[in-house]
Amino acid sequence: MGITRSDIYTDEQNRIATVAKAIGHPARVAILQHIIKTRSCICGDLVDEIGLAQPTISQHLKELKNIGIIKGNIEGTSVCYCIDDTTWKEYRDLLGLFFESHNPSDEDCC
Amino acid sequence: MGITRSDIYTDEQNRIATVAKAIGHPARVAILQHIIKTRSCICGDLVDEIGLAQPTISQHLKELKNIGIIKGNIEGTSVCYCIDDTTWKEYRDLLGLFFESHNPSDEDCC
DNA sequence: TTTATTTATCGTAATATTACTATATATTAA
DNA sequence: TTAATATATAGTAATATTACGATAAATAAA
Repeated sequence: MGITRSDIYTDEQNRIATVAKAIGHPARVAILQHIIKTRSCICGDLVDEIGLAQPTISQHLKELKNIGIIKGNIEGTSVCYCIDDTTWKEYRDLLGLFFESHNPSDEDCC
Repeated sequence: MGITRSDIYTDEQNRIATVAKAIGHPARVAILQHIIKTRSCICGDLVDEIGLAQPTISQHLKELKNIGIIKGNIEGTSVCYCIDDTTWKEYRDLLGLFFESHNPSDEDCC
């Protein structure tokens, strides 16, 4: 019925899915890559760089903030966004371990 | 307007987002983990294991097949699903490089 | 052939997402 | 104070996703 039944999954499964889902939009990938490239940036930079409307960028920034992978500090009239290094490491390892849990060098089955 | 404007992003951004989006649901994470654990399984096993209706599992399997991360071989009346090792490696590296593109040991900015 | 088994597809309702315009909010500059 | 600048929020339309029941399709067993 359109609602994800997160109660029937393990915490790990929900966490992996939540992180992957947040990265699962090209605008958010582009935002993260631009922040990484420039070390930090403000919302307006991303609007110019990516070409979406300002409220749309703001909405994507909010989703990235919700999972804690970026943080924003108010600097005068603008907001400086950057990667939250602790969370970044946590998610890098979470997805890294997920992908390492299968060894692709094993023989194929079917 | 609800439609993702994939034309304004790089191929890499779209590919990262597509893979992440496919993994971005706990049922699909659970499916992948169960296939990994049992080396291969059939749709019915996943229905029992996860507890979603059979058409729902079938729908999630289809999405995973669409990005090529799993493959299914018909065996009599059932279908044997397993990981596609070549695609698995490709996506592992794609997301791995994405996460490695930021070095979290650098000094925080804001 | 008939029946059972297994999976896929169709149709659909509930919900979520994406993008926009308009506007509110908050700080800085004049 | 007023105007300018930057971001967030509200509201909304279009689209996508998720889950289900019903049913089709395809093979195996009786």
